[in-house]
Amino acid sequence: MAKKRVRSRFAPSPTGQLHIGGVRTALYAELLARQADGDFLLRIEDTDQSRFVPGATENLCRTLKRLGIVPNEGVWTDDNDQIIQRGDFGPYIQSQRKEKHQAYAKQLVDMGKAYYCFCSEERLEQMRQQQEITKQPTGYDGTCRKIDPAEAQKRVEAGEQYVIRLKLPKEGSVTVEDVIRGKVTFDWKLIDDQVILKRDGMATYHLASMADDHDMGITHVTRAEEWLPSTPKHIFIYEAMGWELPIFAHLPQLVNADRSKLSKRQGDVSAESYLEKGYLPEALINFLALLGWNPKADQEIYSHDELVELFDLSKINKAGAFFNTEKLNWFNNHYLRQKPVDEYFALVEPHLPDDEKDIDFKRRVALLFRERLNLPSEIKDLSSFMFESTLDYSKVNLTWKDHIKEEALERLKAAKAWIESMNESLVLDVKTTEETIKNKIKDNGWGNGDTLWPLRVALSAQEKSPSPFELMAAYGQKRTIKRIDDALAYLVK
RNA sequence: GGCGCCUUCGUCUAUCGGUUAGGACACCAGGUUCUCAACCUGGUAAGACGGGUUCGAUUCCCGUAGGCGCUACCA
Repeated sequence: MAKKRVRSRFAPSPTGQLHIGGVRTALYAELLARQADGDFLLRIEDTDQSRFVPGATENLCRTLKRLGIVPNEGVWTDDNDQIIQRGDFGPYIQSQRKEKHQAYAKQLVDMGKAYYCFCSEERLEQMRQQQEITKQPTGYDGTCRKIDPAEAQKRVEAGEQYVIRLKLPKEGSVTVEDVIRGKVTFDWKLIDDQVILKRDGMATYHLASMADDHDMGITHVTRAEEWLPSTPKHIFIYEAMGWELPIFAHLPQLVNADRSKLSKRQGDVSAESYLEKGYLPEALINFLALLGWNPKADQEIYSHDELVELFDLSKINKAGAFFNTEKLNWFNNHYLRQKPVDEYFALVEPHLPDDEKDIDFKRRVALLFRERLNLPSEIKDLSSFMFESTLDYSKVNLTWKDHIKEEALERLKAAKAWIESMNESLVLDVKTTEETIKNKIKDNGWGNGDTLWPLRVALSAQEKSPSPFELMAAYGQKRTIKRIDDALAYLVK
């Protein structure tokens, strides 16, 4: 038999911003398809209209685009941010498949695999409360399961309101075959007759998702672990319809520090907000890919293409993984440093003062702090002193350790003269500046510490900062001399 | 409550019966150094617990504990 073309999908609900866990789910599905040279599609699961958030789909696509997770089929947005649908298996928006779902539900009823249920929501609610009070297992009591199909049909035709429920076996067991977890067995008698078609005519997830996966030729169903307990119902639908079962892979969850399901309450979970904060797509992808899966163990940095090449569904971990920002920071720092200078500067520039018009100076400052940044925005606090017209020396010591003020004065005056004797292009070169200054210090028989410390503090007014040579090279001659003059003036005051 | 899943350094993970249990982040120390960062070197740190199976278990099986998930006309 010819090998089936791999088709995977990411099928989020348009209920808000894209969850960071959703990004990983999407990524794994995409890696799977791209590796096999198959198809990766985006389907929107909007069967719960009460939770629908306008604009959520567009937002979702925008975020996936920024992350570089691009489906080749299904829902997407065009250059004008308008929703489009591509492919031969559409529509790819579930609410638009309502009639198909209804037809499947009826078919299931006709085959005796599902039945009409006329129970009111109020009655069901009461029943559930009663079950809870008496500590009985909650679940549908099967009232309508017993109704004669012909009679049920009449009631439906008479216009009575109904839902359709699965008519699940009451004995025996099912075994779910999962690539990540192996065989998992469930007792049928513990599984409730699930509603598959709601009163409003819309299918629930259980029917909609299975029907669409089948209709769209999905070969690999990758989804979050919380779906594992309902997989028996899904298998039941597949088998009742005579469909070929897909490969199931229930992904481990992303968790909070306390191991609960990653939630808004305990931190940021929106992918977009991470992007807004300045986390780079490549850092996010790299980090997320390694949360629950590891191709080699002795390598941390992977490009998207490498991930495609190495991805292996069966090597995914079973346990939940904590979304640890510390390591994300490290990845971001790595990718920030690796960026071409122009791209790096474009990222950092918005965080530098607008009123500074010397772009070349700004670039030099940006580069100066590059290896210190986890996020582009951090440049602001780190470099703000460099853009101030005058510095406040009152909080720092311009003299080296326990040395005297006169010494600092002497060294600064000398340094000023040295720098004045150089030309601008020489100052701008860190290596030349360092060599020149160090040689002069040596010529005078002075120490590096007692000279360089006052110099550096004169230039920064900071306890900690880049070296005086780096600062001078970033400032240029004019700004450097201005700073030394200011420090000199402060010292003689 | 019922059912299911999970359990290796603080965190992310490697190990597919025999390893000094490896790597990365974080942390600590040293080196470099005018300070800081970076960088280099080194270090602290783990198989939840109890039984089996086996010549030998982190690895296989059972149990316990803990964590998490599901238990909707939400996904």
